[in-house]
Order: sequence, then structure tokens, then C-alpha cells
Amino acid sequence: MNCSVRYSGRGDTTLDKYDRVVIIKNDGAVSVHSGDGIKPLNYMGPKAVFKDTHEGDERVMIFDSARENLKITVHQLYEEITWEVGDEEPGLQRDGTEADLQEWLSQNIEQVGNLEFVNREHPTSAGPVDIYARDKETGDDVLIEVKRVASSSAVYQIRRYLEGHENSAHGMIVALDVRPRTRKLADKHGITWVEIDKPKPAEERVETTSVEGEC
Amino acid sequence: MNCSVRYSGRGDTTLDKYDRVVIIKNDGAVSVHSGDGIKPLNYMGPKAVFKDTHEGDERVMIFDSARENLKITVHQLYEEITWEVGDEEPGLQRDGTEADLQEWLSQNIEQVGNLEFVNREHPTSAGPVDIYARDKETGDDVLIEVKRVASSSAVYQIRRYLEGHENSAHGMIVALDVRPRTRKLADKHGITWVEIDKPKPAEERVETTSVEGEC
DNA sequence: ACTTCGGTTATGGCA
DNA sequence: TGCCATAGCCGAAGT
Repeated sequence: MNCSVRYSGRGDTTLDKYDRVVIIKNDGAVSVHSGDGIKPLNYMGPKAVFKDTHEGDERVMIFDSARENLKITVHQLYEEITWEVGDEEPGLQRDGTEADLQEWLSQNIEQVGNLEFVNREHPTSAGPVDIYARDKETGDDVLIEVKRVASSSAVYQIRRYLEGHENSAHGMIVALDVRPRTRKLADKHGITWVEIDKPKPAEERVETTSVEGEC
Repeated sequence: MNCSVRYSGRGDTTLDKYDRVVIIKNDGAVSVHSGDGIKPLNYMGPKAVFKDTHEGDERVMIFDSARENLKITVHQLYEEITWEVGDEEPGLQRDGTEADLQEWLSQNIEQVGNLEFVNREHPTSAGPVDIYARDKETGDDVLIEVKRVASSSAVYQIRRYLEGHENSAHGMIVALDVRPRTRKLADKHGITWVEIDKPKPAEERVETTSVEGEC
């Protein structure tokens, strides 16, 4: 359709007259798509209430929710199709998420050092740290942040946890991919980083190698 | 269409057989939508190369890019429509973004204290701080983090900037909305927070005062 | 190419 | 409900 759009709520946006595709889903979610890209230009969440109105001789679609509203002015409607999709979507199965890594590491903590696993999602005053371990030699506490890809934020995160931990502890980042600048930043802050290979699903596992960085 | 999807790249996902809507755009972007929600279940960015193949008697759509690939197995195709959209999309105009707030505050710094504006996006060793100002009474440096909605991360952010700033300075958060726990956290770390009303767009504004620095 | 950061981020989980 | 942290986050801008 050829349309212009006005959104007001968490922010305010305007979309000038042009050809676009508008999708309205079963749960009331709306999205306005341009001819390019993955993300919709405008959209509205599942709770939206749809009101089909007119302004002069133009069709105006209004979507309202608690604190937001979206107004699509339809200048020309080229085509309108409806398709039943059903609500038994099996859903997306993700593999190798951070949670998976965390689970794996809690069972294979020796892969990243001479460590003993203590706790997972261990509470600190700055929030829960992914893994709490102990150095078998020194007996020191080690707090580990697990990431698929570790960027600078991982360093800041682990520093907060160290600050909020009851004892003084050593910080460590374990990830499939530790970005170059993150390595330098971690070193600078005395935080150990370890890259591990993507762990295979349980039944396929044989061996893993690891690359380690020190400060 | 009725399809199942396999993605491998930045992560790995599986999507079991069900009815969905697949959108292929001008620039090569693909998205697989379920009947609910805003975000696509699977997708692939603009650079994707499309190969239309077969596996047995089933159509298989493969999308490849540098380090990713998406495979859609089509079990049944209900309908296929093509629509020309054109590439002169005027684009989304955002209003009241953080950048706008920053701009406004740099011109109206007196709204949040007896301050004198010094610099915007002022560099520190921890990255550029939104606004650098000076306390007119004490002469102390004040570093300000501007947000639409300020959550705990704003506190940590400003602390990093204070750490990376050349002089000792006072930290401040200015936002349309400072979340309750963020207020407490800011207080705890000695960081001032100020909530402001959403500034009106430039053309509606009646007057602004400007502060000029003397050398 | 890599990094950083905003976003109407969305989404899920937990207190 | 609010808050936190993840996400294949996306997308844009700067280096």
C-alpha cells in the first residue's frame, strides 16, 4: 500500500508517503515494512487494539495500546491478502546459547584452569555472576563471565561482579570468541580471558582445545 | 507456506515444520515470520545470496552470506506474491532521540543546575561522555550522561567516564525517566540524577538561552 | 573490517 | 509489574 505513518509512545516517529507492506498478525502485532532490510520501519506490539476509520476519503488504521499509538494513513491500497497461520507454532530452537555454554562449563571447569566449580548464577550485590569457582592451588575465588562473543562490556560486567562479591576474587572471561580489543582491555584490568571451542552436543563430545590470555 | 528452517552462523537454530510467511526483499534480506509477534523467527541480512534448489521433490531455498547460511525447506507453498516497492523510501524520522536531548541540554544546561556548558561528546579514556560541564560555584568538572530512560547501566557508564576523565569530576544523569532502582544506585555512588520533561521540537520552542564560553 | 552505541530495541526469566 | 541480561539482536556512524 501507499501510506504515511505516525507513531507516538516510547518515542515519536514520522514516515512520509511511500509504498510499503503492512503486516497485521493474529495477536494484534503490526509492522510496516519497506522494500529493504530486516527490521520494520514502524511496528506495534501484540496488545494493540485495531480501529479501522476514515479521515475524509482516506482510510486510516489506528492501533492503540496502553501508552502508545500508531496511525497509518492509507493513500492507496494495492492488494490485501489474509492467511490463516494457526497458533501452534513449535517455536525456534536455539543451540549453543550462552546458557548452554554456561551449563557445559560448569561440568568442564578444568578446561579453563585448575579450578573447582562452586556455583552457577551466583548472587553478588551487583547481580548474579555466571560462574563462581575456586582456584585449586591458591584457594582464591574466581568469578567467570561466560559469553559467546566477548566484547568490552564483558570486562565491565565482570568488574562489577568482582566489586559486589563478598570476598576479593579473580575475574575471568570464557567465550567462543574474545574480540581483539576486549583482550587488551581485559589484560589492562587484570582479567583473564579464555577462548574455547564450541562444545559439541553431549553425545558427540571427544576433546576440546583452548587458547588462553594472561595479563 | 509450510516449511522447516535451519540456520547456522552466528548461532545455530532449528525451526520445525509449520505454517509461516516468508518475505524476501529487494536487497536480499529474508525473514521468516510466524503468526505472532514483531520479530521474525529466522532471517538473513541484505547481503544474502539466494539459491533456489531441490532436495528430492521438495523445494529448498538456500541463502548464503559470508559466515552464515539459512536453509528453508518448503513442504507446501500456499501462495506466492511479488510486489514492486521501489528504492526511494524517504526513511523514518525519529523525534526526541537521545541525540536530540543531548542537543537540547547543551543549549539549556541551566535547567539541571548552576552549570556552564563546556563540551559535547567529550573524550575520556573510557570513551566519549555525552556532556562535559562546569559547576559555576565550585568550578568543578561535571560529567553528564543523557538518556531517554536511565537504568542501572547509566550509573556504571558514568562511573567509567569519571574514572577516565582527566580531572576529578562529579557525575550526573539527566533523563526523561530515571527508573526507581537507578535512583537508589545513583545515590549510593554519589551520582546526581535529574528528570526533565520532554523538550518540545525546535520550531515550537519560543526561546532558548545560550551560554557562551569566554577565553 | 572492527568497535561502539542507540533503539519505540524485543524477548524471556525471575523477584 | 519492574528489573536484568541475552540476542544469530539490527543498523548507523566513526576509525
